[in-house]
Amino acid sequence: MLKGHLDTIVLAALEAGPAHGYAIIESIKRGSADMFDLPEGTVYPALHRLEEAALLSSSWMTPPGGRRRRMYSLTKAGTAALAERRKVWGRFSHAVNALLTGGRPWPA
Amino acid sequence: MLKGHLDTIVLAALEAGPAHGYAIIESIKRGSADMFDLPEGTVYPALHRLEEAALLSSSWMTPPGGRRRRMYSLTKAGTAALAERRKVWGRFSHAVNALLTGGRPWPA
DNA sequence: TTCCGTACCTAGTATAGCTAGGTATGGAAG
DNA sequence: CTTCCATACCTAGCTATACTAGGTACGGAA
Repeated sequence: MLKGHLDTIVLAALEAGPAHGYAIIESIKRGSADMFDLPEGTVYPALHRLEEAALLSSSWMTPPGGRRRRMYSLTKAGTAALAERRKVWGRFSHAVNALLTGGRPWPA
Repeated sequence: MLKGHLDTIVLAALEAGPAHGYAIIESIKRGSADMFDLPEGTVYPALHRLEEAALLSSSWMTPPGGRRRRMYSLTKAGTAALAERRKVWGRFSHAVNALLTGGRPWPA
């Protein structure tokens, strides 16, 4: 399980500019040093969810001599949501780190 | 949603020594600066799951002039699992951080 | 005696993410 | 030329997690 932060990651992947689903999967894989090799069955529904929530918008493109792709871009609300989710992630990871390191000096 | 890291957190809470469910909840709340105020309906089933998986063992105790409590402690397997999960968390959070900071200089 | 804090429990629900399937095209390999 | 792989999209259905919303019960204070 990718632990509820999938949406955050997908939004972040689109921050640099519009992309289509397949490319997003690869970009996440690369950007995480292969830690997150997300199945399509995870990412496509997430994209649909995010579009439904108006955080993304999409349009079909057909590059010359290529297959049709659905290009996604962040909406204004999506950009705002990303900023918010980044903060949430910061607080979340900080809290987990605190709990995992107890009060103790420093774990291996 | 506490995002799949609940078990890790609960195991970590027991690292310092045995405790009962209610105390675990409070310890997690304190240790996370109130970020994780977990409902009992989340924690008790998790404790049962972890005991079922033999990562915890429990026994009923009745402190003098007090109510009965179920005390949980880490088993050997539980200690090992915690070490493993700590590593997983490290890799996971590192990867998410990488994705959220893109390649860009540094986010606010 | 009533209520709050401690202390435990579970049935049912929502949903996230995965599995496992499906469709289709372009290009390379044979 | 046909077969296969990589690209590119999709969905139904499963499972597990975490939550909601209830319930029980005791000790002590008001």
